[in-house]
Amino acid sequence: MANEAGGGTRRTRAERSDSVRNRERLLVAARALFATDGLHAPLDRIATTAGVGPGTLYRHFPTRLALWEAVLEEPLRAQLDLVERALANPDRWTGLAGYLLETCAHEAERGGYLNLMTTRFDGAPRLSELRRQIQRRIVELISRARTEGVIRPDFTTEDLVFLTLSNSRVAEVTRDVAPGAWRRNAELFLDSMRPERAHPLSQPPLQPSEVALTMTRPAPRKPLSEED
Amino acid sequence: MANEAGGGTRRTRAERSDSVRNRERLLVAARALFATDGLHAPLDRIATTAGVGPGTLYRHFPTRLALWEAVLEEPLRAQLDLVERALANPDRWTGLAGYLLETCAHEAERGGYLNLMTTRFDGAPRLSELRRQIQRRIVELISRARTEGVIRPDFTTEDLVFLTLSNSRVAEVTRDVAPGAWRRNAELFLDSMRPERAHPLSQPPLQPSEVALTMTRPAPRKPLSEED
DNA sequence: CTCTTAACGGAGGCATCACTCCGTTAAAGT
DNA sequence: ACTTTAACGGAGTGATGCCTCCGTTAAGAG
Repeated sequence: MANEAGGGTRRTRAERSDSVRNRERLLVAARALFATDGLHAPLDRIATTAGVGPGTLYRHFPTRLALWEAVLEEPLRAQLDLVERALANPDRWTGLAGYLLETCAHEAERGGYLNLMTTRFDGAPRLSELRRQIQRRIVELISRARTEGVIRPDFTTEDLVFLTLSNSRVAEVTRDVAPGAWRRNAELFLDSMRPERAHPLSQPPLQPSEVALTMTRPAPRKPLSEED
Repeated sequence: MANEAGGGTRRTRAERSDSVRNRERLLVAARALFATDGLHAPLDRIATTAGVGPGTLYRHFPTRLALWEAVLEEPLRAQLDLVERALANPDRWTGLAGYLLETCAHEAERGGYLNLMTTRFDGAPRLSELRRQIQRRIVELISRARTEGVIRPDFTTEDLVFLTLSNSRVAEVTRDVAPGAWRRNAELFLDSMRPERAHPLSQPPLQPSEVALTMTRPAPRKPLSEED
């Protein structure tokens, strides 16, 4: 009640214009460098690119995670949108297949954001919550497709995540040379999901506890490689 | 004629025992650290692990590439063996499927050696030559399987390499939690290769020039990730 | 226009890693 | 045992990246 915007005993000072501007610049720079150089792009370089000193970066985003939180929320929401639209599709197969391809496309574009779905964001509750929501929808997506028989009965949610994860490596390797090459690979994956082609799998699906661990592994140190 | 072992005007000095011993120690340490920490494990740490000074390491292996050359030859030969054995198998499908699974197993074990087949080794002619040999056999393996109709007709050599590449990511992510989980993924891949009821692929195979570029990308900077 | 103060930014400390130089050690030949 | 000399190893240099401290600047309020 006290100290609210404009109503307290002590007025909250308005945010300084340069502060707002710098924050925005930092986010732009971070988005760019995360995409090209990965989620561990040098912070000093992000600051330089934004045209501010390192001190300013750390004032706005005390940790790398804070910066991730600010930058990654949008792509995660986009991902959530993707699942929602897949769920809305009455044709289960088309919905699911479209989801896989679009997710792969999503990751192929933003090379640096690779594997958002399997990256741990401890200390970034908003991101963690988003990831949880997305995963819930994927479970739904798979279970519906399975009950309607458009995918093989032994196919699980984790299998799907692993397929997108798998494809991200191909996207990573081919992005400079043949930017669309991942699609062919992903379409092969689609055929591996179909019920009429299924052969028994020797390996049982992961235990729930294993899934939890695997899906929340720490963020990769250096997802992309450069010259040698 | 002159200066040969024992026959020249000036005798070639025999190799010092400590030199041989240290070289061996360095190789042991390098093998271990490459496997656990990736092909870019700190050289100083390799030296320390081997119980020698950094100077000694650089004397034996002036560049990181020289160390790779010494360490990676054996696994590449093993890989060559794998293809040979697959080719020797009269049952084309079993041979090919076995090759895929064993290759994936191979990469899953030696996490640090990931994607030997798509890593460039400029300046290491022996490794490059080995890789070329392996690739030639794979082409043979695929073409035989295709003409005998045990795989889909639109499946190419690069598709196979990309599948193993894909799976390596899964192996990487699951190795600590569920070391065998990659196999399920790889078996899904097998189903995507089968000829029956294959669905058309929208993307044409890579151009030979694109293949060459993709298959010889620089070695990854930090293949593995640790705590965060 | 003046004052207050938050925001700025960069110099610099610390850690890691690649790589070298050189005084010391000890292996091998006599 | 003595000599020669290759091999040793670690201190040291430079580069990179993380992060902080603090003197300076300028935004916003009055």
